[in-house]
Amino acid sequence: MIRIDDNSQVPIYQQIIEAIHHSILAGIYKPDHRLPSIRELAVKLKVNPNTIAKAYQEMSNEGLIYFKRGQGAYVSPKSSDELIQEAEMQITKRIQELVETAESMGISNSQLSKLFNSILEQSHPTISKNNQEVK
Amino acid sequence: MIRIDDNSQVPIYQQIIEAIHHSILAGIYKPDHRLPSIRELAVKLKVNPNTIAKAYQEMSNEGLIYFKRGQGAYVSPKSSDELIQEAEMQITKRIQELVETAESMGISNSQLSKLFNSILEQSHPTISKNNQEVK
Amino acid sequence: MIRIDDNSQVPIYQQIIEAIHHSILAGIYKPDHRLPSIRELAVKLKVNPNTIAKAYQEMSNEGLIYFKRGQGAYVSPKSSDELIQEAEMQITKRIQELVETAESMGISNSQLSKLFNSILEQSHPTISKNNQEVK
Amino acid sequence: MIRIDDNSQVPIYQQIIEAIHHSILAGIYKPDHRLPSIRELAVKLKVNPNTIAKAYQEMSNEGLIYFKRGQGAYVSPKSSDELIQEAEMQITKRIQELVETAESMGISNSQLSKLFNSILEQSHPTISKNNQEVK
DNA sequence: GTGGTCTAGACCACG
DNA sequence: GTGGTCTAGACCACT
Repeated sequence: MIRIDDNSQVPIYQQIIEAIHHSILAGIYKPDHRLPSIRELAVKLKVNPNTIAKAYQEMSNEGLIYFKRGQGAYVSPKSSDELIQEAEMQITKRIQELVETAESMGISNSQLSKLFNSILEQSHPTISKNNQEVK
Repeated sequence: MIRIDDNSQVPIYQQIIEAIHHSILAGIYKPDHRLPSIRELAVKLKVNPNTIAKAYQEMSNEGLIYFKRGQGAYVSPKSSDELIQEAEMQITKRIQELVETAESMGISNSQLSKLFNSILEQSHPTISKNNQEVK
Repeated sequence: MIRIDDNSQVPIYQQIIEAIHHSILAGIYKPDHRLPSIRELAVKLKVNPNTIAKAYQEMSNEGLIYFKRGQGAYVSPKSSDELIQEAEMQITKRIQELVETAESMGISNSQLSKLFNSILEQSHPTISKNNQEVK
Repeated sequence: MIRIDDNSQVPIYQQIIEAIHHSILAGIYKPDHRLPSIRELAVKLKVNPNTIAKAYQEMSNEGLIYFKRGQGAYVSPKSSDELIQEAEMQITKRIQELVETAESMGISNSQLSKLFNSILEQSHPTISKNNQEVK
């Protein structure tokens, strides 16, 4: 389920966090669902257990998961709304950085907007079930 | 002119590269313009000369600047077109990453687009004024 | 395996690059083979780790080797053909320089050719023997 | 008469040495001929006088020229034969290095020979008067 | 353990 | 004065 890209710039533990984060948002991991054990996942992903441990620890610090002593890690009963809100904040921050960078490089807002829209269109326009919900 | 953020995750030498890169793109440093000497800049930015040297060396490798023995570093007479093209490629790459991240977080393209446009509108509405100044 | 000449004009990090480059070309280091760690090699060659790091970094920039985070440096799976082609280009460049230098010194092409051939003949006549060994 | 390449890897003072060396071999500068003064040459070549001084100093150390106090630099009455012999020794050394490098890169002697001859043929086959001398 | 960044300070060649 | 190389030693993130 989780794919690790060894050659990516992104640290492995980050890739794991993102993947689990994603799974929670997608509803694959529900609140109070038990996560795979560190060793189990380490074997499956062919990764050092320390790396998994670090990913779990960080998620625990963020309140995304919690540990039961001797029993493993569980998904926090955080509302999806909260998660979505956090995700939006992160994305917002990255967009702001992007706009600043473009500006300092002498790329105008209109150019940036053009680039952005063309890339957005290229990106798989497949629409998931959730997005087809009637509002 | 160059500001170093000591607490940033971005390495100091990278911050310097970006700052100079941007200065060149913005036309502040013209082709064959002499850059501040390594020691000079080191003192000014309160950074070790080795760190500046690393930044300059990397820019030299990229062909952004060139050295004259015993005389210092100079801006390459690379055509602005080339630099702009590079800048666009970099921005394009970052937008693609952004889109991917948003996707993996379960943020739909339409939401992302909305966020992007609202941030773009907020960004420095002063610029248009300045450009409208009568000389 | 790598010998450093402290008195050479050639920088230590360059000597290291050349030695490894040659080892790869000679097939001693195969693609995806792990290189000695920076610290390890530093101790072995009695050189500062920074110097080794600089050599590795440069080879990485050239695409000759690649790093796995936290795991070390590995030989790039660049095709041997590419490497051989590069080697020929380098040698070609050096021959051209040689010819130019000889010219500017007033040494005629025929003289140069004579010198070259006599040196070539002297060079290790043992090799042919070895290649003729019956296995 | 002397051309300086600012962008060359070769130090300027070396370029000057080579040029004068060449002039002497070509018979343009005869023994006990007076060389241009340091300042004069510096102005003509648009080079720092220190650089000219270094070139002259080095040639003096090699016995190629000699100084008369207060009068300037003069070509040594060294026989051309000696100069030619020195030139050959230098070239010989460089050829030996070339052969070693090629070898360590896995380029066979026959390949090297082929490369060498093809480059030699390409190099301006113009033959000067001196080379047309009857032996 | 791995490499990456940074500082401090030294010596060198070049102009 | 300029940049280039090197050492010594520190702290960091990642596996």
